[in-house]
This record gives sequence, C-alpha cells and structure tokens, in this order.
Amino acid sequence: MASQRGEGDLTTPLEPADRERARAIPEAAVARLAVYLRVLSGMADQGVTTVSSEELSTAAGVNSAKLRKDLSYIGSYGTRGVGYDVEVLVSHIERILGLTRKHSVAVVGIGNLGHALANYGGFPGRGFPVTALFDVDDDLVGVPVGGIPVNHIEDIQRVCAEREVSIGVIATPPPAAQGVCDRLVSAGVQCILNFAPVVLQVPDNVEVRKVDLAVEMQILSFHVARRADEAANDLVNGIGVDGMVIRP
Amino acid sequence: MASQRGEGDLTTPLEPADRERARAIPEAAVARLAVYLRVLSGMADQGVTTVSSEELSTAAGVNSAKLRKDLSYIGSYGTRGVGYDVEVLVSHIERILGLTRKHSVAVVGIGNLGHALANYGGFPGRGFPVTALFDVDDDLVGVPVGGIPVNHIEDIQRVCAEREVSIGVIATPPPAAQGVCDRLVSAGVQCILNFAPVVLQVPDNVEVRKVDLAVEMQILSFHVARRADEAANDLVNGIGVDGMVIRP
DNA sequence: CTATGTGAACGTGTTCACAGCG
DNA sequence: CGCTGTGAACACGTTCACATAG
Repeated sequence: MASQRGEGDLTTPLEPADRERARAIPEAAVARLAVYLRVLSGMADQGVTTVSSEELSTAAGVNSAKLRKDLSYIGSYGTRGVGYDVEVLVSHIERILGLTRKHSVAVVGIGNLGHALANYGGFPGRGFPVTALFDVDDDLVGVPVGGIPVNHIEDIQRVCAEREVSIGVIATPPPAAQGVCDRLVSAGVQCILNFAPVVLQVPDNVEVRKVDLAVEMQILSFHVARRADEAANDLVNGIGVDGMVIRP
Repeated sequence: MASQRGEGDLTTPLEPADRERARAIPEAAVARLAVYLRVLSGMADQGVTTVSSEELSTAAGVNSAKLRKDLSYIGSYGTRGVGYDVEVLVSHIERILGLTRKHSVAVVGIGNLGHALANYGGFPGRGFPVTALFDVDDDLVGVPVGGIPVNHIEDIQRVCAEREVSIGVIATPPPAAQGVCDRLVSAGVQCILNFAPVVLQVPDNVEVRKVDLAVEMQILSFHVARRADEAANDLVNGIGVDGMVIRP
C-alpha cells in the first residue's frame, strides 16, 4: 500500500492515492498527527526504532484506537504483531503535514508577544524560519529583533513577496488586526496565525487559525465554576469534597 | 424561564436549573460564548442595547443557527421578534463562564513568552489578574516584571496558597514543564494553561488547556500542502490556477 | 409578521471490537 | 499469538426548518 519514494525530498508531489487521503483527514486528526510527530521525534533522538500503538498513544495522551485510526488516514505503515517503525512514521507524517518544504514566517506587531515570537528564532519544531518582522512604529524599523531587522508595515507586500512568506503571524493590538490581515492577504499570504482577539474576515482561499488567550482563560474559568458548583451540589446531597459519601 | 437574581454578584451560586445546564454545555459552545461575550462587550461600549442573532452571529464569525443554539444552552434571554438585550446577555454569559469571580493567575517560566504574558498585566479580557511569577533562575528572583516580583519555583506552594492562585500558566522550556505542573497541582492549582510543547500528565480533577504553536504552524502547513496539491491536481485536469477551465 | 428557541435530521469525529496479517 | 487496520456502532456537534412568543 505504501508509495515508495525518496524521503526528505523538498518538492515531492503527493501520489494520487495520498492526495485523496489528505483531503479526507479530519482537522482534529491533523492536530494530533503533529503531536505524534513530536513524540516520535523525541523517541528517534533516544534511539527508539519501533513503537506500538499503545506506547505511542500513551505518550501522546490519547487512546490507542484513536491513534491507529489517525494513522490509518495517512496509510498503513505498521507491522501487525510488531508496531510501527519510528523513522518511517516520522517521514510519512512529515510528508502529509507538508513539512518537507520550508515555510517562511512573517511576524507583524513587534510588541511583547511579537518579540517573544521573533526570538523563538525559527519557530518551534523547526521548518518555520521567521524571515520578516513588521511594525508601524518608526522607532522600531531597522532595529534587529532575534537577528532580523524590523520593516515598516507599509512594505509588507514587497518584503513578503521577496522572502516568499507563506505564513503570517498577527501579534498586533486588536484594532490593527483586520487591517494587517488585509495587507497580508493582498501580499499573497494564504495562511495566518492570529493572536489578536478579533474575528478576522478573509477570502475563502485563506486559512486562519487563532490563538486566543482570553478565550482559553475563560474556558478554564468555566470549568472552575462548574467544579465549584458541583462541589456545592454534592455537599447538599451529602457527598464530601473527597468524593466520600457522608450522608447516603 | 429566566432565574432572576442580582447580577454582578461576586459569589452567586448557580440555581439548580442553571447547574444542570452548565453541565450540558458542549465545550465548543463554551469557547464560542467567550467570543460572543467579547463582541457583546464591544457593542455595549458603543451604546448598542439590542442585537439580533443575525447581527451578533455575523460579528462573531458563526452562523445564526449556531449562535441561537449556543445561547439556548444558557437559557432563553431573547425576545422573539426583537432580539437580545446586550447587557442582559453579557451578564448571563459572564455568570455561566464564572467571570463574576476573579481568577488569580500565576505565570511560571519568565523567559521571552513569560515576560510577554506577565506584561499583559491582568490578562486579556480582565478578571484574570496575574498575581505571581516564578522562575528557576536566581538572577531573576526579586526582579519585578510587569510590576510583580519574580519568586523562586521552590516557593510555588506557599505563594500560590497565599495569593489564592486558581490558574497556572506554564511558559517554561519543555523539559521543565511536567515538574512545574506537578508542583502547581500539589499547590492546589486546578486549572493549567500550558504553552510548553509537552503532553502533561495530571490527575482527573485538574483541567489542562494547551496552546501549542508548533502544532498550529503544522496545521497551517498541512493546508498549504493540500492547497498546492489541489492546484497541481487541477492543472493536470485542465483547470487554471484561477479556477478557469482551460482544457474542458 | 419577525426573530427566537428547539426538536429532529444530518454529518463529523470517536470508540468498539474483531478480522486478518505478520 | 499479538498488534494493526478498519467496518460498524456510537456520541457529539451542527444545521435545518418551523412552531411559538411577542
């Protein structure tokens, strides 16, 4: 079933079978594949060559059925009765995730967060070199952050084209986000990671992912409240905070 | 259907009806409620008093059916034929999300990201004051960041108890994350926001949310690859990059 | 007559459990 | 005989469409 071909090749197009498969992979599975990849890379570094679905799933924090299902979306690369070859899995996941190609990243908005992102210097996981920084503040323009000089937002289009930026990261204050987004889009950037707490409007051909700290905190808050409430409820029903039945 | 009671009350326990409802709200809906809340707050600031499901849903980037369903999880606070009262909705969502209570936040790991987080000074959206910072580096201990002096990690338990920290934010390098997590848990923190690219092991009573930049980038990468591939595929099938059929 | 609220239909993602391969 | 790979069952979330309240 496997389509053999040189691994690590920079511009390998997917085979027709892989192509249909990629279309069908659920978004949730894609996110988990990235996690499996990280765990597998760690294992490879430690000299592990083979892993079972049980081991890998535990390390990745999911159950083994889900892991096997996820892996089945990208093909059948395991050996029954044995498990998976770590290196083989790594390269197949990398290929499916498009990591055989470098994705140049631009960070817009060099405030606290922008600084932090720029200084990661080649985003977590490698394969995502930060090649351009932008800000509106003239005092910042020209100053190198994480080794890269800041450009003025006006120059987004030119600089993004020159450096073949494929991913734009928005780390601006909320009011500026939509404007920056529009510029990135008109510069041909089709993938955006948005840290600004704003719902971005983009054309259909642009992919946006958002990281929203306020929302994350509020989800946690919801769970605190729910738990506190359940505890109160349980007490009323005669169950102690430790789960012990004190009034059966 | 509405359970009337003083709004903005700091320690109002939920009524039994609300309690069952809170249990039943899908996680995905909770995340969206937080977004609605932000949009509604903005509207309130601009003096808007009433909003229809259509308007609110557009502003929040979802469809109106989903919005109404989400709101129905928390009760029926709209007026048929009219819409929703902005203030009423805001206070009900705040109550359901547990935002009538302050959630003290501790940030662990004062590197680039930790600095950025500490300097947000009272996390995005308010109601989440950062009250403690921790690091292993002795040179950092005592130095104020965003107005709060850094404590040594050793003191997590004492300081978290004193300042009633309810949410811990992990912004350490990956190898330190699990250890920090364990300390936070033993300090009684039940909610953790994890920025380290590590799968944390925690007891059942602790809620973890993770923000994983590498995963986000790789999901975007996947979409770039899928798109590039579709384009290649379309070319083979005689469709131009602009969607025009060039070889029917 | 308008816009909410919701049961019912639908679709997607998860889990189960076992057939089948090595 | 163990572990993968997967169809089938299930659970969850989304969308539809309309009865219902104002």
